[in-house]
This record gives sequence, structure tokens and C-alpha cells, in this order.
Amino acid sequence: MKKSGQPTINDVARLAGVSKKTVSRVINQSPLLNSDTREKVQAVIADLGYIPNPQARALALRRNFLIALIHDNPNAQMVLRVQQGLLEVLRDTEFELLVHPVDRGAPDMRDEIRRFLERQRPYGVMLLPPISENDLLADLCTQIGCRYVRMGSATFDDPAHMVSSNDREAVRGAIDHLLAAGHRRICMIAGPHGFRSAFERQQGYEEAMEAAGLGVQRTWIAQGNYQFESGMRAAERLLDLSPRPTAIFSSNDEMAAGALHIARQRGLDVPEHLSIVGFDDTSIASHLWPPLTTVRWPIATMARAAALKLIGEDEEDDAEPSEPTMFVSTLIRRASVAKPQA
Amino acid sequence: MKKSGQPTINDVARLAGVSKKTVSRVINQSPLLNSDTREKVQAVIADLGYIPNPQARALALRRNFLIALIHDNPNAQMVLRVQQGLLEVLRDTEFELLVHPVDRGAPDMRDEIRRFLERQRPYGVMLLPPISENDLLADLCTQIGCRYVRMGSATFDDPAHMVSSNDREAVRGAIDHLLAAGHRRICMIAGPHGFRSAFERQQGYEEAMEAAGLGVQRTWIAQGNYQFESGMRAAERLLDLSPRPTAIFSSNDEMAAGALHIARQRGLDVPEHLSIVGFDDTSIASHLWPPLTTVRWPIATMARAAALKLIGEDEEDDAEPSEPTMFVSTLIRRASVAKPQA
DNA sequence: CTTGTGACTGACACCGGTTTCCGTTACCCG
DNA sequence: CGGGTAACGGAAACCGGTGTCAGTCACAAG
Repeated sequence: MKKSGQPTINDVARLAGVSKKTVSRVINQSPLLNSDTREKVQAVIADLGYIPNPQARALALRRNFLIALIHDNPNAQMVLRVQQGLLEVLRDTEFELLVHPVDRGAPDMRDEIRRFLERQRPYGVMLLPPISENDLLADLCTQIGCRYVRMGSATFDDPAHMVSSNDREAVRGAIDHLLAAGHRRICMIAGPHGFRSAFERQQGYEEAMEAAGLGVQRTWIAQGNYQFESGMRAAERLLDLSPRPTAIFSSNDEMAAGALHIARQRGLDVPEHLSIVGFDDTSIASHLWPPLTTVRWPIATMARAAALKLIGEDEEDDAEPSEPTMFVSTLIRRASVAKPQA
Repeated sequence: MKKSGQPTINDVARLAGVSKKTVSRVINQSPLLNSDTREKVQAVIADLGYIPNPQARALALRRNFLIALIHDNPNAQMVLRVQQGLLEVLRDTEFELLVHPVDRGAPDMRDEIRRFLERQRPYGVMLLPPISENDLLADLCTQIGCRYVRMGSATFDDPAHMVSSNDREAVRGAIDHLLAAGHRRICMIAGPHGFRSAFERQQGYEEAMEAAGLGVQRTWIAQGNYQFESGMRAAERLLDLSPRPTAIFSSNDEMAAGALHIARQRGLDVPEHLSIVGFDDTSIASHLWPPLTTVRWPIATMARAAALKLIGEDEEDDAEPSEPTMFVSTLIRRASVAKPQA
């Protein structure tokens, strides 16, 4: 004559002969518990297959176990690798991942995110580039009272809230690689205006070129929007230059793929007639022909670190030593770079 | 002297001069409500920025507003397009998306999923291939009492629980296209054993070959696991055949990309020396050189349909006419197919 | 033999909504 | 004018857990 639904905490309490409060103590690992009682209750829990209702818990605890991933990202590979990194950490916790993409274009994006945060009040929020660069969104999180971590191409916040890489330096390394191969007419496909990553990467290019005494030519830099087609357009402009560049560095792999596409269309061999270097090391880089020399951006690793920060125990006021949350990107040398032809 | 936290339903009721019951009626869109009252309450809600606590609601309603996406998918493009499709529908509802990837390899996958379902009890569950083909998981959902939709390459369940495409027919069309171009030695890179999509696509190939009076040669079919590298290995085996095939149909784009890679390595021009056709039409297909002729699998559309099914009002017992949940894939002709050389 | 102390446990209110069960009022209709 | 119905209020219970605080018990100290 029992009700047939899920077992509740009352069922456990009754069967174990204790109060529901004690069961609650077992669940929450309260230290002041007789180990006999604990074991008895745990046995009943296991026997019944009892699982505490997360909604009820959330209500009573006034906190939930949700991590929200907010992003507006053009790149599928990147988003998925972030999800994988996060979930690798979350898997053996009681946290779950809520995915909430937004539309950067929309004028009410901020309100939309606010509504989302106020409604769900996730325990932690992960902000992906490019919207992670928006300070207003970070403010929103603190205002609502959610922990947050921003992922970015440079540190622009309290390190406790950042997981970042040093793109500028990584790009310098990539350009140096081209320089070392003998290239001088090195052009760049830059990312869209307003993106911090685009800015950092362009800075890296400019610094490397100036350090090599080559200076920076405005016409050598074509802007794209991180998508394939824009890489094609940019490459067209660059390859129309005369003299033609011998190498192109692209702010991300997808635009590099677009550049490769155009080179092919024009009958230019890569790397014989044109060297190309990308950024990100998404799977497309190794799938292309020739396989793309590119900068590996350790996204999944960064996502794991972010997850740990989000669910970590560190208190706010605590003067944490802000662990090493700067990750290094490394150049992956494949087959899209060669010495320039005489 | 108010408490500063979130406004509650009591605050709304007090300010609107109605009972909380009435506010609740407004929120839940009860039909027997004077429109004046409704508007007044809604005004207060808007004014206060009141948002009902979803946890409390879930607790009281004994249902929540979560859609879970369970998948174990090798293909980033596909997963992300599904997410986009789902979220397009969910965006203007009160539902949120919970992403829960699993590990197909793990022996306790089913238990893991059961724990997840019993804990979260999502309102709806979306099962992606390949695990959507697992009947035990579908049973699990009904057992737990969650709605579910399976996405697949053929209908193998009550149509009310399926969103499917007819891969077999689509592949027949692709092979016919190759046949029409004059190809006879058409090989296939098949998907992994045990995948329904792999089976269906292979069937399509075999049916088309037999219908053309060419018969099916076992050695003309090489198996892969849907990933790039396996496509390379399969292509190597196929291109070692003598006489060499003039065309290769691949069970998905990624393996087709691998085949293209190998062709390049061997100095074979595509499509001059070898025609290649893929399946899925993920972004890699159009980014490759030459752009890949492939079958467009309308994933996002299917995901949208699935979302509608999941949040739809249709009752279980209702003998629904099982709307058109079969989606057609279409051949996208790009540049990787040509007449075979004499 | 009290008394105090600390370890352990239970009764009860509470989280923020919904539902049930009346009860009231106003209005419409025959 | 009786009676039916639509629109809403009030009180209390409930969903399934957790916090507070008081109580019990064993045992050592006084």
C-alpha cells in the first residue's frame, strides 16, 4: 500500500528507524554522526536506491548544483572541447552542466542573460570568448551572486575569475617560426574588431614584425570574422598584393582553411608558393591538406581548470595565491610552412 | 525594512492586492481569470522583475523544465548543430538544456544514465545516435517516466518517439549520382559495426550497386569508425585494390576527408583520378579542397522537431497521427565528383 | 550523587511555490 | 427572485529536503 513513486527521505528514515534529519546528515556528510547510524542509514539508502531530489535540496539549501556555460561562439570545435573539459571535471561531482548559448548580435543579450541567471541562479557560470570579454556580463554575475570564470586570450580581470592564455606571445612564436624559415612578406588575417583575442593576436604579429625590423604594413593585414568565408575574402585581398606575400598567418584555423581554399583556387601550392599558419589547432587543422602548422590553444585544459575554480571551495575574501591559471599555447609544426621560393 | 533578496510570490500578491493563489494562476496561465486582474498582476510582476523560483516550482509541480541531451558522439559538428536546433526551440520557452555526454565504452554506462535520470528527472530526454539506437536506454526513459525522443537513421520505434531520416534512400541517390557520372568501380567506406546509421548507409550502397547490376564485392567495402584517421586507413586499403576504384562513397564526411587526405598523399587528383562522396554535410565538407559532394543530413531541423515533440502537449495515449517525423536528406553536388578517366 | 560536558539525535519551522477545500461576492438568466 | 456560474480569497497542507534548537544519553569531574 506504499505509494509507488521514488523513495523519499521519509521512507529512508522510517526504514532505518531514524529521523529524516539524521538521514539528511548522512547525505550531507555531517561529521557528528555515530558511525553505526551512518552505516545503517547508508545501507537503507543503497537498498532502496534512494536519490535525494535535487530540486528540493536546491530549495532548502538556497543553492543548486548547476554550472552554466554561456557562450556565443562561432566555432563548434571549440565549444565542444570546452564542454568536454568541463564535464570531465563535473562527471564525478553532483554538478550538472546547463548550456545557454546567446546571440551576440541581439541588443537585449544582456537582459536575456540576466533573466537566465536570475531564473536559474546557477552556482557557477562559465563565460566563453568572445562574450567573456564583456565586463558588464561579469558584473552581472557578481551582482546576481553567481561565481563565474571567464576564459580569455589575456588576463583582464581578477585572476581568480580568469582562465587565460597568452596569445600574444604564442603568435610571436609563430611569426618567429616563419621568419626563421626565411619569410619576409608575412601577411596576417586578423580577427574581428572588438575581440580581445583578435587584438592580442594582432599585437603579437605586429610586435614580432617590428622586432624583426620589418615594420607593420597596414595593407598586409586583412580582417575577417573568424569564419571560413571571411578567411577566403581576406586571402583574396592579400594574394592580390604585389609583390605577393610568401606567408600568411591567420588568427584562427578556420580562416586559415579559407585562405588555403583560395590558394588552391588560384593554383598556388601550399607550402611551396605560400606558407600558412593558423591558430587554435582545432581538428580541421590536421585534416586539411597539407596539414596545417598552427598554434595549439589548450582549450580543454583551460576548461578543466575553470570547472575546478567554479566548484572549488575557495572563499571569496580569501587571498588566494591565484594559482597558475595562465596556460601556454604551443606551436604545432605540420606541413603548411616551407622556405619561401626565391 | 523589506528583505532585500529576490521578490517572492508573496511580494507580488501584496503589491497587486491579490492572493498568491491568483498570482500563481497568472503564472500558470489558468484560463478562468479576469483579464483585468491578469494584466494588473502581470504589471506588478514586470515592475518587480519577479521570476518564480524554478526549484520551488519544480518541487510543487512535481515536474521540472529541463531537457536533457544525452549523447556519446564522436562528431563535434553534429552535436553542436543538435544543440543549436534544440535551443532554437527552447529559447522562448521556460525550458533549459542539460547536456550529459556519456562514455559508450564504459560498462556501467546504463547505470550511469539511470542515476542521471533518476536524479534530475528531466522532463524530456533527447537521445543522439549512436546511443539512441540502444533500446535499453529508451526503456529506461519510459521506466523512469521521462519523455524521450530518439534521433536516428531509420525508424525503429514508435514514431512518436523518433525523429529520423531515411539514410538508405539518400545513399542510393548518392550512388546513383556516381553511376550516372559513369563510375562502375565504386567502393565504400562503411561506418562502425553495430551502428544503425552505418548499417543503413551500407544497405543503401549495396542496394544501389545491385540494382545497377554491379553486385557487391566484399573487398570494395572498408570499415571505419566515423573518424578521420579510420577514413585514411580505409582509403589506403581501397586504393591498394587493383584495378583501383574510380569513386569512393564514405559513410560520413570526416572519413571522406581522411580518404581525400590519402589520395593527396598518393598524388591522386580529386576528382580527376578519384571521385569522393561523403555524408552529413558538416562544415568540413565545404571547407575541403575540392569541396565535397555529400549528402546533407538535416540535423538541426531534426533537432528542432525533436524539441517540439519533447515539450509538446500531446498526451501519451492519444493516437497521434505521428506527424511527418521522417526527414529527407538531399545530395549536395560540389566538386569532388567527375567522370571517371578512361 | 549531582552536575557539566560533549556527542548524537529528533521535533518543528521553513525554503517558495502549488493544490485542495471551502467560502464569498458579483453577475446573469430564466 | 431563486439558482447557477465565473472570478477570486483564505487557510492549511504539501512537495522533499535542510536549519535551528532543544533534548537525550553516557561519562568524567566535582
